[in-house]
Amino acid sequence: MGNKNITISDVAEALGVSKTTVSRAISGKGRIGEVTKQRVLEYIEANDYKPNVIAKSLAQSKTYNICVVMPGDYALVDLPFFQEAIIGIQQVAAKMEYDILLSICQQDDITGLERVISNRKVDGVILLRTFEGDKQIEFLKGKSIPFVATGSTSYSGVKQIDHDHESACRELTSIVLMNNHFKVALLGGNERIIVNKRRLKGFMDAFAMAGKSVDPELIFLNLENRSSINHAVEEALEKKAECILCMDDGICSQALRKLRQSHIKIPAEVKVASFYNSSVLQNNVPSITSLVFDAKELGVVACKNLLGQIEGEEVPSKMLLSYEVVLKESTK
Amino acid sequence: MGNKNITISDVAEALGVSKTTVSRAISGKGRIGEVTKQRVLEYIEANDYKPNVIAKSLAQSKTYNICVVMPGDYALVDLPFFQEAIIGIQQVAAKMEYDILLSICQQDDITGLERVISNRKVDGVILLRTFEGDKQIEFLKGKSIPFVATGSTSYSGVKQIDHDHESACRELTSIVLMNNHFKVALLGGNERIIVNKRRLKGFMDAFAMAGKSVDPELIFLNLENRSSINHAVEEALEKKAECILCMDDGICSQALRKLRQSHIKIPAEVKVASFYNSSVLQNNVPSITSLVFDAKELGVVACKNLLGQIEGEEVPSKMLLSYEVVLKESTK
DNA sequence: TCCAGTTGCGCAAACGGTTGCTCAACTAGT
DNA sequence: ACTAGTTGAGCAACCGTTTGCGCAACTGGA
Repeated sequence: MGNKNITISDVAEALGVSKTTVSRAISGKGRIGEVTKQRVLEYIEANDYKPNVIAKSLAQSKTYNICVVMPGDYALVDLPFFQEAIIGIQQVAAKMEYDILLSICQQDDITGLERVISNRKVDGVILLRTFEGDKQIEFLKGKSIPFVATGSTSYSGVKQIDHDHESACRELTSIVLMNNHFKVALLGGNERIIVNKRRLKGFMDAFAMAGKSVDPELIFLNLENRSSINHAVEEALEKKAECILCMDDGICSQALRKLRQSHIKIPAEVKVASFYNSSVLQNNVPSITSLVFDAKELGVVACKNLLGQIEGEEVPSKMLLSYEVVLKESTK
Repeated sequence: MGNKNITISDVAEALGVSKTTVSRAISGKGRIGEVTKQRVLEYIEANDYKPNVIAKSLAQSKTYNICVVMPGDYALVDLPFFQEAIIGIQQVAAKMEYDILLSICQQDDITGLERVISNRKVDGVILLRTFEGDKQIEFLKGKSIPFVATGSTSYSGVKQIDHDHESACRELTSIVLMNNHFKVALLGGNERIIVNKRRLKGFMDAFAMAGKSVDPELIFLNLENRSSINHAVEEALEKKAECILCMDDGICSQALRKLRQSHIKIPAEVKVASFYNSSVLQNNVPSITSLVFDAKELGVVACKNLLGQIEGEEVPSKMLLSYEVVLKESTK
């Protein structure tokens, strides 16, 4: 292998021009004659010259890296969603010659973010999950670095991309209500996660629109472990809930397990619906009615927005992506 | 916010010393007096000076980044495993002040890897899945960049970290055989993935050790989609298999679905066992006997090995991590 | 023919660190 | 007192780009 990497000076010397000229031929910026330009481009093509990105970074204060912050305390079942999102991000980034620096952070932990930023290793940040009073957002607002937040809609002056969880949950709930099932149990997760708040809002609104009142005793929030979910299911059954609405697939998976252990038939005795058709539920019998979000699209849109910001373009500061309600056996 | 970032020259000037001295105080390399060193360290602490990593990279040809190559064509169910592994990698990396550049690549696709490497954006690479005749490995062998491969044991001269899939599968199979179930169906995935080959080997060896011969008609390989899995399950039942051994959780999940649809009772009519207790199977009723691998440990060990290589230490070129067989209801 | 405007290109100074070499001052051994 | 070895520190080159500015050559209108 050609050990030493060929530099811009080598190219310049070989062609009898200056480094400036070579640089300009490549970037297309600055004044340069067309013929010289072509001569340079041909040479670097033929001799496989690759500019040293590090040197470029130093000169331009630009890294061509973006940071993706992934929650480290996720329920494992959320993973496919984030992963899909990252794939979307990656595809857009790659096209623009950007790379992804992955930072795995606990809720409100900014040490990882801080290192990456103060080391100037990235040009921008994408947050994949955000909380009420999110420390990471507060931190980023203090720095002058572009970023976009997904999973959030409650901050002002922050670029936000998200699925319309509120409408989605409202629509799903409305469908249940239209079947004349008014005793609906809601099994929800961490209230500080903003998407969960939006979903709850949608749920409430659906009842309001139907002119029905929700039974507060059937609303179970902040379910974070197996036993709390089991307990919620028990109570829901006791109170004769006709339908169990799970606000995420991790909760649904455990709820299904509990129902199966209790020999409850779905959908005969109780209906079940969930969010996001993740792999956890995908092969369930009966198949589960759920909302379908395109996580990859979310990644694509978020990344385009961020790169737009980095390149100094005007970008929308808030975007809501659509969703789909897919009816399956569990609510028949 | 103090807009302009403070540089090494600023520090030097403020202290009335040279850049060299400041640099030496920080790195600890080179000759420097103890008192001066402390004076410098105190100053940079008090004034929150952070060296510019990009400049450092340029001077040292070292990026303090490592690339983690994640398969892009995974079955979604493998995800928790990779994710856990990445968390392990990240923890080790962070401690040594390294960051992770994520590259999502299709099987045998090296374009992403090539960009990252020829752009000199990373000091080393970790491959999370490897194939027979893996193009990514071939590519990396051609470059002089440290890397470690997980999920592989068939290359020579390549640093390899993996769980002992062969022994694991042998042990799991042996347990089944000890219960006098000799009609065991094997449902396996892509044969080009090396871990799958090792598992198959373990399966065969268990039969050999028990002095029994395997029924080749009960071995189903390269199952890549639902219908092929369903078909394999049907055939296995037809041939009166007493136990179905799934070589990965994605296959198992679909197999369970098929069994449930066919109203087959587990474990009464057929036993089931799988690999890795991923979230997909975690909440199944009945609970599924499976092998448990510590993915995070894999990440930790792989990353330590890579960083060792980068820092020029002598590191083991092959390590096999242990596993656990966890017996649950599905094989009772 | 003259002059202003344009075009093509190069010089050299950044960007912010690291490091080989030099050198004065100090230590210690004879 | 003389020399050899050690220690602390700085000079300046270097890593490989980008870019503001200057300059010569060329263009075309009056």
